Amino acid sequence: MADDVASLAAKVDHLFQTVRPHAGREFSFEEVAEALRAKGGPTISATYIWQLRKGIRDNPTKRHLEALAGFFGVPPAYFFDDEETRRIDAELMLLTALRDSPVRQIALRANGLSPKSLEAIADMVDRVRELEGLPQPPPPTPES
Amino acid sequence: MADDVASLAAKVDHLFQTVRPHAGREFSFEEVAEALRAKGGPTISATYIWQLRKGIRDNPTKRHLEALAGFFGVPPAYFFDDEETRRIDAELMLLTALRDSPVRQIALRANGLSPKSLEAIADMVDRVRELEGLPQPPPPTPES
DNA sequence: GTGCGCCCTTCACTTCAGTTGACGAATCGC
DNA sequence: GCGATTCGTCAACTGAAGTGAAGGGCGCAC
Repeated sequence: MADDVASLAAKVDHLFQTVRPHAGREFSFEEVAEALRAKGGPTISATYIWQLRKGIRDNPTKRHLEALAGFFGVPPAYFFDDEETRRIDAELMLLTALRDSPVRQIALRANGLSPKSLEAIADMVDRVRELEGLPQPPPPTPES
Repeated sequence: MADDVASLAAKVDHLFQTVRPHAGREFSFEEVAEALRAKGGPTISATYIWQLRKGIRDNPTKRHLEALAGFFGVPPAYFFDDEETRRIDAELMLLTALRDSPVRQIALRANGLSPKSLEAIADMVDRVRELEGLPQPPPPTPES
């Protein structure tokens, strides 16, 4: 229970590292605060988000946990239940990708296609990726 | 978000009504506080527990939620379980379904592409879908 | 090189979560 | 009946949660 402190910070940190606006850089603290403000619900100051990530403050309130979880698109249980955390971590990359709605569209509609077609589409995506100068490997296993 | 207040109080109240020491009377606030003290972890004053049940205070901190959940033998997520959480859980279901699918690869690699490219790919997927005689509209919201 | 802008960091301050202590209403033993 | 105990309720206080504003580093444009 003592490492619970470090644990929360680690989880927030992990979310920042994994859930990114576009491929590339992570969200800034200000951006997250801004997004929450825009969303209309409870807001969190950029400073406080930073403190949570660094582990300087652990023990946020229910509402703040909800807001943070909401932003990153994970259930609040992510911050409590380690079982749940592991399960979601495994899917985070995909989850993040799907938050980009066009990608979501593609995934939903690709579902049910024949393996052959899927392979062809995957190839095409890779080709485009190359053209746009994006790095090839979105790694299958991102874990430490 | 306003009924969020009532919601937490209702949940705590429900726990008191349901989880009882023996058949018969419910736990007193003091008893709960005492049990938590004995348990060694973070403690909660009897008064505060009362306030939470009455809805006078909503918005407890992470540690207190954990302690309370621990006492009543429910996961901390119990206190959060609202519409939003269920929605996200539903998404996670979808992800789990996609786990080993090639669709997963496509989604991951499509992430970060320019809107233009994404649109092109989406079009292509639709075309293939048509060719394979699949129905056009995969519903966006699987929920009730 | 210099100025501008973005971002992380720090700290003093404000606000609210959480506790303490007290009061009246039941319940029990004598 | 009447003190002692226990419970729910209330209000004033304390300390920690959470914020704002300013410092300081780093990259970019000019």
